[in-house]
Amino acid sequence: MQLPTEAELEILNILWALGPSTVRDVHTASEKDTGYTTILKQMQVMHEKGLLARSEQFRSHVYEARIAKEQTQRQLARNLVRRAFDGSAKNLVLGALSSQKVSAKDLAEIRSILDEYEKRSL
Amino acid sequence: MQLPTEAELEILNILWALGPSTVRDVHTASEKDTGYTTILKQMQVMHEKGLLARSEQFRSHVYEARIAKEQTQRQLARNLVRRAFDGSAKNLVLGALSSQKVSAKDLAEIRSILDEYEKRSL
DNA sequence: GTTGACATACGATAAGTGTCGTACTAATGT
DNA sequence: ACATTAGTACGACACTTATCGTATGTCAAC
Repeated sequence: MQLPTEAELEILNILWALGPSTVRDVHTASEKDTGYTTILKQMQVMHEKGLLARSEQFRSHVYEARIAKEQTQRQLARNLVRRAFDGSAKNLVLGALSSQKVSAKDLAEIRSILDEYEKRSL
Repeated sequence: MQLPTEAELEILNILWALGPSTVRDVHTASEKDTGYTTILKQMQVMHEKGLLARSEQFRSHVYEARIAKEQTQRQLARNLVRRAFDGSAKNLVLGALSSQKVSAKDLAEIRSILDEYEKRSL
């Protein structure tokens, strides 16, 4: 499965948030002011690519993301690790931390994730 | 500054590893079997974009990355966080961990990075 | 000085992406 | 029935990327 492009990811984010939606819904929810037919065309292409499922409803189509958000995130992370971090997830973690504000609460959560990960991989 | 594309990142990785190099050097070091002039053209474009510095040496050009590896990694990580992880570095860390093998040694290193980060942000 | 090797420069091409305008179709309201 | 509206489908366009072939320049050696 191929990774979503920039604009496709934008649409996926909206669909993940809204659930199954029409083109109209997505266009309304989008913050960028791209034309309606632009979004329509993109979603048609995404459907052809297999990124979106489509079903008829009355006179319009209802689209739904065919890939789960978490799975896509994992693939994007894996792809970036491979391309730019010498295959080392550690380096990506370091990069993510150094490039972003991370709250104390986040830190704690990351630590518990690490614990979990360690426990599971024993 | 704009982010490098797939092929550009490939070239940058080689330059970061080799240091200042000629097109010939990069082409030889590349694992993909793209033609010599392809690499040449790409590096010319990268020079125009400001991604590479260029200096004359005898009859050939010597190219050098103008952006540090760590800085580029940070930008790529930040970009991905913004686009796909709801701006949450925590989620990217989770994604990175769940998508990749991470050794016990890596885990320990990540923990020390967290400690460091926490100490510094107090 | 002519030839060969190696370098650069310069289009040219094909594919993919993002963007619309326009045409067509079907239901709705008067 | 007819006009309006809301939807889809389709083609076109500009831009970027990745890729290469060909032309041109230059040094070195015979």
